[in-house]
Formats: sequence, structure tokens, C-alpha cells
Amino acid sequence: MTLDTLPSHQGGAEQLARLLAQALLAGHWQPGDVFPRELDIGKHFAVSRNQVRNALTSLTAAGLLERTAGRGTRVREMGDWHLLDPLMSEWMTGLVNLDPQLVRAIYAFRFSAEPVVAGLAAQAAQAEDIERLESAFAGMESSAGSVKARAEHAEYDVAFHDATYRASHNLVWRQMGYLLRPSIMALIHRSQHRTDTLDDSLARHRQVLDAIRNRDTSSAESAAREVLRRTAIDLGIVN
Amino acid sequence: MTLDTLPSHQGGAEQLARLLAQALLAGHWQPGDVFPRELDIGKHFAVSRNQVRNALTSLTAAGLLERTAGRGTRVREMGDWHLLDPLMSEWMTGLVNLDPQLVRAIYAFRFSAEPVVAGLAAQAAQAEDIERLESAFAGMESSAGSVKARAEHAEYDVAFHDATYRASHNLVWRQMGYLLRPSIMALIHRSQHRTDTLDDSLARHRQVLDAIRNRDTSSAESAAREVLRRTAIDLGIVN
DNA sequence: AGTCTAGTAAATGTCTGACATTTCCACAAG
DNA sequence: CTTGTGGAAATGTCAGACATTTACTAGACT
Repeated sequence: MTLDTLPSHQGGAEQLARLLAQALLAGHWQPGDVFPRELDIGKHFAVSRNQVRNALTSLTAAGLLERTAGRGTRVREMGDWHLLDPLMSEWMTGLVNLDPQLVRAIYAFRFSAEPVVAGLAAQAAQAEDIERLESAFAGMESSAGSVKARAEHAEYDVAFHDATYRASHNLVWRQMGYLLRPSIMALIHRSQHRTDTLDDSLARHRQVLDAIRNRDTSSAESAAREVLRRTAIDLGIVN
Repeated sequence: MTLDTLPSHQGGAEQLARLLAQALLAGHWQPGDVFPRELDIGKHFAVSRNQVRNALTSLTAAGLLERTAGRGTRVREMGDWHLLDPLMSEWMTGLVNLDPQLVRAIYAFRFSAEPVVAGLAAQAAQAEDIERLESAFAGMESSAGSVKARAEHAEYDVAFHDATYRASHNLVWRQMGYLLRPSIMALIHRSQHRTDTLDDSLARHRQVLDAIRNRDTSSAESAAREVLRRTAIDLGIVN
């Protein structure tokens, strides 16, 4: 893999880091591959070596790269990536072409975790949490009509899941929810809803909302599972 | 707060970062305080400005500091720390004085998450995973006799939990397990086992191991719950 | 007096070139 | 076959100058 296929960039080291990180997240390099040298990167993007080094420092901190003096820069395998690093989260926002293996991993995580989180939410949710969930759900409903509002619908969908994590009233889960936002968004964008499946998705979300409102733990768990089953179908993971 | 009370350091920017980070985690600075200037830090520790900048870059990435040109470096409030950042994890190793509120939050998270993880492990564990669990458990058993081996026992205990997360064969859970290592260690150190409770803890760990080995999902879940109940008792959260 | 506007100091951010260190490889000596 | 020695190539480090941002101060004008 060379740099040639990457789009040009504009601005500081952060932009460059984002660019390279997204290429890595999309699986453009294989683990173990040697990454381009600092000077080549600088030459290609017309930035100073400093900028390149700053960018590569970020990627290294996120576990994407491994750098050793004299040896060069290598791409680390996916198991070494710091998936919960906020940097990762940032880089994943807006990225649609995630590595399929990564998509499955994140989906599997959510499928195991989100029912538990919904259950906790049913136990711990307070008035403001319910409000957040309701307003997110209302947004999903209102933007369900037209196809043009797809982006808006996705926003509300993400907000709904984030609100669920927040409602668990646990610092760690809360942080997880924040970090998962871009991943969830990517999953949603991958699963192109048709209008009929969208109605079904809405209905399942509503059951989660109702279960939490009724403080029904086990219903919340199973309802969350149903939402994710719908997602799995839309993703083509299962049918 | 000045730099004078900090111990001297030896080695590169990573050591310096660790030193400063632990001082911050210990609450030596209040949120909003101005952090010492680059040149002062460099002068105090006799390192180049480069090293200082590299260290401060790490602390900034972890959400501990906020730096703006012309303004200087400020200490961010605790709500802004990136709790799940691997750097944090590293810096927290060996720190015993965690905020009680944080201890409870982490325990609550583990109590909700770890049964699910154990269940996944029962479904996905392969030979090498079982081996890791067995060897960690064997270590716990062998170091259970003397009081002097407490540190060693804690190591094996942490290894056991880490092996459980790994056995789930999910990238996100695996990362989560890695990040929780220092927190788990802190919890273990807080819960001073007496010899009788230690036998009980061992027995419960053994049931998790057996359940995973037998691929019994629901047994693994309940066994993991029992392990954490034991932990809760030892922590004094419940009796 | 109040307010706007240079102007200055101080801090972090950036660039550049040179040098240090590590790693790998080739090639020759023993 | 082993060992060592040298060079090439990559990242790591340093030092200095300069750029940029921010906060503060001192006047000038209304």
C-alpha cells in the first residue's frame, strides 16, 4: 500500500493523523506491513517532518503503529489497537468504510453489552434520562418519513443509544457510550433502512423506551436485544 | 503546587510523563490551576524542552491537561479525564489511593459486565484460552499459602480476569479487560483476604474456570457473579 | 471617566538542520 | 561457520530561531 491513493489534506498534524488513521481503519494496510517513512510522508503531503512526527505519535499512542529506531514503522495487528481511545473515536466519526472484521467485533460487543446497559438503565434512570430518551425517540419518529432526512435520523438513533448508556448512571458505561458513538453511527450508516424495516426498527426502539420507563429490567434487556437483532439483519450479518 | 516535592526521575520522556501524571492523579494540583511552564519543568528535571513537550503531549492526550498557546497549561477537572485511555491505565498501576466513588463505579461496572464476558468466554474459549486460565488459577492456588506471596497472588488474580476477557474473543472486551487491569489490581489490594475468605475466593474462581471449560454459558455467568459477590464482601461494599 | 487601540511580554506551537542511536545487511577475516 | 566490522537507513533527540496566540498595560481620543 502506498500513499498515492489517499486524498490530499489541508491543515495541521491533526488532519494528517486523521487521514492516515482512517486509511488504517479501513484496512488499507495489512498488519506487519511497513508504513511509509517520515520523509516520504512529508514529501507526499508537503508538510514538515515535525507535523509527520506529531501525527505518527498519535497513531502510535492509539496502538495503530509500532515504531522502532532503525527498523522503521510497522502496522500493528487489530488486536493491539486501542479501540477505546478517544482518538480512535474521533477518527472513526464519519468513517463509513470500516474494516468488516472490526464492524463484526463492535456489533458483537454491543449485542452482549447493550442489553445489560438497558437493564441497568431501567433500574437507575431518572426523569431527565427518560426525557433524553423520549426526545431522541421523537426525533427518530419525525425524521422517519422522508429519505432525505436519513442523516438526521441517524443522529437521533445515536442519541437514543447514548442516552441509554447515560441512563445506566455508571461512569464507565457512560464513557463507553460516548466512545461507541462513532461506531454506532457507522453501523447505522451501513444498514440502509428501507421504509418497511425502518418501521420495525422504530417499534423495537419504542419497546426499549417503554421498558425503561416502566422500570422493567428484563423487558429492557430483551427489547435491547431485539433492537440489535434488527440491526444485524440490516447489516446483513444474519437474515 | 510546585515541582519541588516530586521525586527526581531518570530516563526519557515516558518516565517524566508518568511522574507528572501520577502527581496529577494524586490530586497535587487543583482543576483550573496553571501547570508549570515547559522551560521551568525542563530546568527542574534537567531535560530538554523536547522531552518536556513529549511528556506534556501525553498528559494532554489523556485529558489531564489543557494547553493553549500564549495562555499556558491548565489542569483539567476530573470529569474530563479519559478514564479508559491506555495511558491512564499505565499510570494508575501501582496507585492504591483511588477515589472511593471511582472504586464503586468500577465495581458496579464489573458486576454487570463480567458475567456477560464469562458467558461469552464459555462459548468462544479455545485451547490456549483455557490454558491461560488454568495457569493463572494454578498460580493463585500456589501462592495462597503464605502471606508474603500476596503481591504474587494479586498478579495471578488479575491475570485470571484478563484471561477471561481475552477468552471472549471479542476485540472490544479484550481491550476493556486490559484497561481494567490496574483497577482490578487496586480492588484486590483493597480487599485484604484473610486465609478463610481466600479459600472461598479460590473456590469461586474455580467454578468460573470449570464452567468455561465445560462450555456452560449460564453457569459461567452465575459463577462470575459469585466471584464478584466475594469481592464486594471483601471490599466492605456489602456483607 | 470610559473605551478603544496599539504595543509589549510571555507562553505554547512550528520549522529547520544537524547529530545520535538503533537496526539491518553485506562482506570479509578468522 | 562464526564472528566482527563497517556502512546505510530509519527513527530519536537536541538546540535555536521564529511564528502565533493570549493577556495585560499604557495611552489617546471621545
